[in-house]
Amino acid sequence: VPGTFAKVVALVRRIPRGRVATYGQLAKMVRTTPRVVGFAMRSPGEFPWHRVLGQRRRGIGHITIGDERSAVRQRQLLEREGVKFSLRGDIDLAVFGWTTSSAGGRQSARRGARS
DNA sequence: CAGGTGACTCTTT
DNA sequence: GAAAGAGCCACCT
Repeated sequence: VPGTFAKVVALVRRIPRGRVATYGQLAKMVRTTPRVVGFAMRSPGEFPWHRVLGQRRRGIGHITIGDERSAVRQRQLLEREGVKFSLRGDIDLAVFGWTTSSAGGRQSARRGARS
């Protein structure tokens, strides 16, 4: 049976290009805590870990990883997918946030997101 | 089996 | 508003 980390990683794999999710958001989805989600990001294997951000406040995400090198890499990967950062390094979750309705998998309107 | 450890978040100074 | 503190829980010794 898949452990919590595996479930988190599986969830992260479903985040489409150009969209992002927060640790708290994913934590709710798998019924765990944000820290556990963060820890799960250290899992080996190929998955879009860079699409997971911390939540600065309601509707605003930002890169929270401590390691500077990784943070820079994460930002580059996201920008390459069309995710826009504010001057402060914030990301508008209303535009780039990943919203999923389990059934249809219908995404929210992608305003500004590049395909 | 108990305890330490975080890619976080929320509340309270 | 920035800064600090508590809570959180799966995994690993």
